[in-house]
Amino acid sequence: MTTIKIATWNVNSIKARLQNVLGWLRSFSPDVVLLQEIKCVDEAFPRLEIEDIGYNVATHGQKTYNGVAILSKSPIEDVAARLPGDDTDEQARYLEATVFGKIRVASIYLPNGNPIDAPKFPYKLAWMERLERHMARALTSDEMAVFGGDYNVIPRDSDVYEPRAFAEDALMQPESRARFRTMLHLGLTDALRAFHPEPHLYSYWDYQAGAWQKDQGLLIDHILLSPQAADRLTGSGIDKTPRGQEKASDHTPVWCELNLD
DNA sequence: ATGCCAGGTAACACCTGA
Repeated sequence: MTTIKIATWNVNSIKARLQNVLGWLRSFSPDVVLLQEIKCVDEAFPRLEIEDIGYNVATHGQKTYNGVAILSKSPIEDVAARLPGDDTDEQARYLEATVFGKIRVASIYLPNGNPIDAPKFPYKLAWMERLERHMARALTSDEMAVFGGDYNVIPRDSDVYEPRAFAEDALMQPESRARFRTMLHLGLTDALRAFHPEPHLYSYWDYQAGAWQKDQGLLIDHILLSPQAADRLTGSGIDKTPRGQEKASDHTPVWCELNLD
């Protein structure tokens, strides 16, 4: 059986995280990685270091903020940056490409949306509507599609250590959750949940207040699969190892495994 | 009610994040 692992990881600056990322690529050996918050322009991405250990690289970067990338052991083809639907949107939050000749993958850095009484929240909701429309179009194709990233949505109360503390947070507003559910209702499968329905699985722990040590986290990084990809899903999980290391990102990788036979 | 921590930029302080 030929399987590949596809992971998503918000690295919170690729330059600050390069040694962590290189070490994890060597040890976990994912076939495809969707990165978010690279926080650098394309020219500053440490492309050679990552190519040296066997990955092809595609980036859609931005100075200081945001920025997404795709790494793959296969060639990366038909790269497309930016989410359609708003030509005035300058934030680098979306990159998609074809890997292994037949899988359309997207690296998604969905807007945080806080605070909810500022323009950032309607920007988040509008961005989610654009993503829904784009997903719906992609699903008219019969190719495998994998939409992975930092969705900045806590889908359920049991996906956060203390839901009351986040009652006013954009990550779990009813409107944010409804739009996430709408994506699932298009026919997408949550790769983690297909194998792990249990509550209190987290992909993010704040740097502050000992959140990691107390396991006070959030589940906000998700991988959504088209039916053709879901049919080939053989496993999924969260690799908490990188979060416990020195100079860690506040997020840890979420991954899924697909059978390509 | 606020800051806690971390990264980037720029400049010795402030913005953003979730």
